[in-house]
Amino acid sequence: MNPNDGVSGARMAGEERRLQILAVAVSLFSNRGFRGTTTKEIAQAAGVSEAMVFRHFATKEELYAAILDHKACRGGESFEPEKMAAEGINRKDDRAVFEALALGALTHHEHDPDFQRLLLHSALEKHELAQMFFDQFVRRVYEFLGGYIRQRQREGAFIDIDPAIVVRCFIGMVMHHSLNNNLWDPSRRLLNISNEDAARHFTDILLKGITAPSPNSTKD
Amino acid sequence: MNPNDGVSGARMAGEERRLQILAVAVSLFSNRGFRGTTTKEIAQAAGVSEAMVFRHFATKEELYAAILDHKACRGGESFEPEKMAAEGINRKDDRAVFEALALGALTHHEHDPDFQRLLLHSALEKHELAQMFFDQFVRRVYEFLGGYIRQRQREGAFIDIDPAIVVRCFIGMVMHHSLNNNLWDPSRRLLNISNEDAARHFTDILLKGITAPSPNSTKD
DNA sequence: CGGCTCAAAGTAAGTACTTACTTACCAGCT
DNA sequence: AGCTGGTAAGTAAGTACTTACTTTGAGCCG
Repeated sequence: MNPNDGVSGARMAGEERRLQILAVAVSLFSNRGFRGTTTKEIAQAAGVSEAMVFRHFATKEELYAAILDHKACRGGESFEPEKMAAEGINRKDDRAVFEALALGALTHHEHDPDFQRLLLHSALEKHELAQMFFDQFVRRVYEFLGGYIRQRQREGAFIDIDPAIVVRCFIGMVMHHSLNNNLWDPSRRLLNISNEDAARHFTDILLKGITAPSPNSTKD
Repeated sequence: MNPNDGVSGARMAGEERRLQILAVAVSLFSNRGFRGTTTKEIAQAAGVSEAMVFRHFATKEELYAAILDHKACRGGESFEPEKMAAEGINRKDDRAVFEALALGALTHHEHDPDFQRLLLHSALEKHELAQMFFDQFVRRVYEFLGGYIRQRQREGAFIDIDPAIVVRCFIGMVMHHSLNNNLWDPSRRLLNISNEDAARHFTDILLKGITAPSPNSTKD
């Protein structure tokens, strides 16, 4: 499906070339960071001269920004947590809510490991765009999921605890698992389970951990 | 030509200067990564000329390796999980075991935030020393804590589940919380709690999530 | 169809500056 | 003297970014 991301002299239309350079740069930046990637390397990987990179992106910074922007905002299926959990919420099925979110995040990270690396690099290098992503996306998840938890607490389903703590626990399990899978232990030596199993176990433990002791025990 | 002007620092003994350069480099590398930190910056921060850096460390790589080595192996109080949990294990107090580990890790990361950043940078840059640390330290925690969980399962205290999953959940909560505190949300806008409270809540949720239903309750 | 135009796609070879690392030389001790 | 802590001033190889130039191909005209 990839036409050719390398040594072809084929002439491309402007927008096509722009997207190709962007795609190539994603992989390089995610593997070596901003400072660790040279414009020369990007050009070579795209099969064009350095000058072409600078025709499409005024500066290296602008290319980097375009990537983060592209990935975070309109990056294909951009992981909508609200949609993912909607079905479970309608059915008041806590397990479905958390499991769908966990599985969604895990498979998303598995299919696009570059994204997590890109974000980490960018956060470590204190790039403002990482902060922007965090402020926009992560805050949204905390508010959305926290709101759901608060509602279920009012209904007496969950124990009394700051919903933000529960969200942090849950996101912690999921993100840490992804981080292990594609950064620290890619060969899965410490733990090798499918995303489905992981999502199910994380959900099981969390829900069991925050479910209120019901006066008349009814299990579904 | 005045050879005695400028802010020439006090003359130091060799080993003393070496340690000072190392300390200064830790802070720079942890903030800007390996490629993002120049030897000139390190020298300036240490108050000596670049040549002095290269007298103590043959290459920039060697300096970096010395840092990771220093931090990971004999870095002051190097966080011994076995010791930390020993008291709880003797008392068969699950809560004490997990809470001590969580609090230990959280305060360790709080007092030495450079370490986590250094490790992340090093893992992203695929430095072999990060892998070494992971293989040695993290594997040890999985084996140690996993062994404890397995034992408590045999005693009927915990539900039947792969101990590695439980360890991953627990470490996930703790590490993700640290990562939030010193990388993504240092101003604690999403969640602002003390390390003690965090450790307690993480432990509560995890233990509640994996505790076996006591046999004297209603059978099903 | 062939030949012409002209902007866009493309390049080779710079520029000004930074980088890791070196060399040659001081100065203050015992 | 001789050894040690220290420096100023290099060097060769990058670095991001530019300039001045060449190639390509679609569209229009006869």
